Amino acid sequence: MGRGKIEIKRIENSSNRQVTYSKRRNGIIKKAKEISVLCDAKVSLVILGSSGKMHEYCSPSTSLVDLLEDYHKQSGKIRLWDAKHENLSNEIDRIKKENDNMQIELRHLKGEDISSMNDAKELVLLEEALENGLSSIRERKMDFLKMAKKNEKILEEENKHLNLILHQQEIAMGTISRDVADDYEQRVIRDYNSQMPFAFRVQPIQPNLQERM
Amino acid sequence: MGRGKIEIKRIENSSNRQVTYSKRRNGIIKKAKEISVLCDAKVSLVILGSSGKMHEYCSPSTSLVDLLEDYHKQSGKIRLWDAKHENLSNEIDRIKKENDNMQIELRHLKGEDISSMNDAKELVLLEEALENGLSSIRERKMDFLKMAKKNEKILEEENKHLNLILHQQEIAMGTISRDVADDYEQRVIRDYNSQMPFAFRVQPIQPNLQERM
DNA sequence: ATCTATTCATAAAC
DNA sequence: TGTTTATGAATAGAT
Repeated sequence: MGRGKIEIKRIENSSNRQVTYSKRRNGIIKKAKEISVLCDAKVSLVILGSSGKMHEYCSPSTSLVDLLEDYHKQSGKIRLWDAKHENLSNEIDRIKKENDNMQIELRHLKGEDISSMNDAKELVLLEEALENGLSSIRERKMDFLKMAKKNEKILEEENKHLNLILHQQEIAMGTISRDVADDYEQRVIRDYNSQMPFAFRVQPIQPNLQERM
Repeated sequence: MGRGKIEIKRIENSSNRQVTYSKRRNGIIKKAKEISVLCDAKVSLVILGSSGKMHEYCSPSTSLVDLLEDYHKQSGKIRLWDAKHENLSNEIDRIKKENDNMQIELRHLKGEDISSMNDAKELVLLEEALENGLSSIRERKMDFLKMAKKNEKILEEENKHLNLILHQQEIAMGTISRDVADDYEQRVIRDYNSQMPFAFRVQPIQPNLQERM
């Protein structure tokens, strides 16, 4: 119907396709309305064009969902979205199991619920894991300590150096405002610190760091 | 279109309505197929006639559910049947988060991914946890060892006792079949073992149990 | 968008 | 339901 017959196959010309889509979409929706009025039918029509835009028609006083509920009741098919439901439930079960296992492993590693362990081999494995962990941690702590010491040393030297410069300046310039000099010193230290991650800096807030290590 | 023009309003004559329904239904489905082919559109069409029979068309390589998922995403409407869905999704998210946290804790306890730990306090806490775990495990191992030793001792004495009885019987009865006596001894030991959990029994299959503890 | 020559869908009748 | 047929609708291509 039109100036010429057309084959029912994808229209390659993109703008033609778009025009035809628009025209036919309106046509179908009109038809859908008509059949729903003429024949008392419930119709759900969803059209998603290649451009991605969505159009729908749903016969009045009917929600799409209700319609589909009916549909599923009638068709006796497995409810389509129950499949998704099922998938989600399965995933939950899977993850929960994973969770439980980890929970147990964690508790064991922390030495809890151990009285239920009746296999000597497992106990040994657990011990090994803990020893490994402990040695890793201690290694890391040593690194930390070294870093902190190094950091401290550098800062001390920097301080010494700054003090030296300060004194020289004070001597050279006589009575310059002490505040300005202080400010300069603070800025230098701040710049220095900003090159290191927080935890590696000297932390006067944690005076017990050294004694605990 | 047809022998005469018709008004678009409910067809009162029931059989006429039925006929028209059938014809137009086919027409719409044909149109739906055509637009999906011609214009690369995804179409979902569900028609529910007043008689209650359901017909559907869905463009190929598209599941109705997916299409409707898209539809709801686009329309921004509340997905009615997704209330349940939503709950499940939320639970999954929650559990996954829990999972991830445990994963991290586990890896840390095992001394993995430690280089990312930049807080001395945490390191110390970790170390303490590991030490606690280790001491618990070792305690448990000691219990084990004691149990095993005790078990062994009891068995040895039982054996001695049995051997004694055997000898006495052999002497008393003269030439009874040695096999029968052996069989009796085995049964007694088996009965004894069945009163203890597996791991507490003497395990000749694990000859290295003692040396590793 | 609008127009128009065509093809298509379909109402009525069987 | 399926077929036929006269007719109104839908629409392809052009503007």
